[in-house]
Amino acid sequence: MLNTQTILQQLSDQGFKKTKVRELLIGELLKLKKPLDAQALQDFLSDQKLAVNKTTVYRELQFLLERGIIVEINFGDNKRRYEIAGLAHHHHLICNNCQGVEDVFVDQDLVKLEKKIAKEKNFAIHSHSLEFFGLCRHCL
Amino acid sequence: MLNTQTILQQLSDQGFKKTKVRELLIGELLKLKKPLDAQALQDFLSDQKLAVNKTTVYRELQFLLERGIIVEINFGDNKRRYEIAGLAHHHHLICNNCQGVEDVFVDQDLVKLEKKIAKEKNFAIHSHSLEFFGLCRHCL
DNA sequence: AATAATACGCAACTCAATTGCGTTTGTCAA
DNA sequence: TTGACAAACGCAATTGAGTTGCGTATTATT
Repeated sequence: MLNTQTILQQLSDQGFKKTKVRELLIGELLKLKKPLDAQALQDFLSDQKLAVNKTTVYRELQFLLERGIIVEINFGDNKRRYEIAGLAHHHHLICNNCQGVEDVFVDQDLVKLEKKIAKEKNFAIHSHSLEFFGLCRHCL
Repeated sequence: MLNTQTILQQLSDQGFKKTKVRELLIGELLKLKKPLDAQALQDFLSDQKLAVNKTTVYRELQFLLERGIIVEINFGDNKRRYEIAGLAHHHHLICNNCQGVEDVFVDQDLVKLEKKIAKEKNFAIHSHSLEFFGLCRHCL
């Protein structure tokens, strides 16, 4: 289930602690439902009067990533971003001007394409990255 | 035209010098036709008995990029790679095991998809990134 | 309250990439 | 051929994202 307390409880059942950092990070990622980088998340914690070391942020992200609670998204600017997992599979429209992010759902087209490629090239596709860059309606 | 001397001449006509570094880098990128990172290119120059500082490699790549002679490709590992520009538009199959790269041509499917999205979302798409990750036929 | 595992802070470090600045080299024109 | 000047280069220092080691603190359990 996609809510902070449920996720925290699942982690707790596995022997991990319920910490304020964990709770706030999961909450923010659940709320914004968009890819955020380590810096943005550290800033968010600061705003919540919970200033933590960047190492803590990186470690927490690594922790959540390894447990499949978040996924890594790459915009091609050499900066890792993280998004809550479990959202419907989608891709992003990234505005080159305002850096805004919109989701886009590419129905079965991609799945069909992947299968075609896998067969043709004899390559087992495990994942793909697909992001679109341009100008959003406001920046046009 | 896609050959080293033509490109060098075009640059020369614009007032830039014909240097050995420039010539070798363009030649290698033209020959291999696959994305290479700065380290790989510096190593290549070394092999050609032309040991240069990494700054020179980075500056040359920046230079070629700004003039549209090469394009930047991102595999999501926070490392910039460069490929000669002017190749037919294609994407990459990246093997998670041997790091090998295969090209894949995704006919008009993507173009159609882009137009559909652009219209629906009122978003001007300038470019996209699409790479596939998995296991190649040898590593399967 | 004691214990143990998890979580955290801090400093140092890695790795890709960039910057400042002084020097060298390619090019062109006298 | 030789100046002269911009382009190109080397080197050291720096930036920025991310990681590591290690000692300390916190959470949960008994």
